Amino acid sequence: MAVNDGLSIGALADRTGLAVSAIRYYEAQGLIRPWRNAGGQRRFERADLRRLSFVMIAQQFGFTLPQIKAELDRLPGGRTPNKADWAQISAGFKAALDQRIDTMTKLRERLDSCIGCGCLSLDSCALYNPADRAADRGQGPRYLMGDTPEG
Amino acid sequence: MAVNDGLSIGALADRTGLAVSAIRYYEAQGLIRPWRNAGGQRRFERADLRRLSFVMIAQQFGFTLPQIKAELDRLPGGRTPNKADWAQISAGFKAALDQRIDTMTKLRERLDSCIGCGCLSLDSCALYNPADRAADRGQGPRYLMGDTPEG
DNA sequence: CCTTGACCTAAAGTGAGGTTTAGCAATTAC
DNA sequence: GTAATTGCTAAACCTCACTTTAGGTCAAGG
Repeated sequence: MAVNDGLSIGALADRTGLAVSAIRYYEAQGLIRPWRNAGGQRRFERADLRRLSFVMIAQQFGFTLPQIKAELDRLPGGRTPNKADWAQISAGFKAALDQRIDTMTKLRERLDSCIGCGCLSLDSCALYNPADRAADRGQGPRYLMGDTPEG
Repeated sequence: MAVNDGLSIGALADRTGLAVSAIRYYEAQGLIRPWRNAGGQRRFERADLRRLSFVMIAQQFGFTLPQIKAELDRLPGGRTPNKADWAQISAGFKAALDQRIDTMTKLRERLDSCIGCGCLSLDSCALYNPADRAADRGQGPRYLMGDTPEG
């Protein structure tokens, strides 16, 4: 019934599970660009459902919103993104995820070798290896992946 | 030269690589309890080097400061923690880390099965599996933290 | 027509994990 | 003994990813 057609922000929220406020926030961050109907309300394309899906998944992978925006900005401008576009971006995830798993796995190996000694020594403990610390600190999310180790 | 002996906050910062402000912040959060010298300056035990080491490592594992404090609070009160104390705490890390690696690995498996289709569909994409989303807590949006989409 | 519910904006609040600033005191180096 | 460094506190500020609030507008139903 919407005269100008397109999805309202509430419809988008219902279908993605996102809060309306979050969607507006994403717009402010440039992740989506709805147009406005005659009354000034936001109207979204169906492709925005997929863009928001992308955002949600990318967040699970530990990407920040600016990083996600950078990926989205590489989508074709003039047309609705197609399967091939999304597949290419998805493939980019895999490298990032592989790297993260690798980092965690190495961390675990060092932990394994440390449990025996209980040292946690600044001088000698393998857990302090600075090279790998740099990989995870920096700007990235610290809570990298799922948290809640017991709480 | 320190009359009352013990490490100054600057010395601790130098030896851990932490900022002085961070160390004071950790004290405010109850992670360390320096005493004060005659002039009111903080003085730290050598064991605090290890406590801070613990904090830094635990952060790499994705623990929050309150969680880290909870672990530290289980250290013996009256005496300087020994190797066995630290080894026990280190062992606790392993479970958390194993779980995190497992979560990421499952995420990657689903991604692998998705790259071929490029769908990212809300209805059918395996990446949306809510069961595992719930397992993922972080600073992220709340719907990942227990809010069921379409609940 | 009128009410209800969805929508609008701007600004402030939240919480984690800090850093920066301002103004002053204590220590250390020469 | 004086200057430079280091330390002190309280409070403000920062980023990230949002939510909440306040005050008003738009759209749909009876």
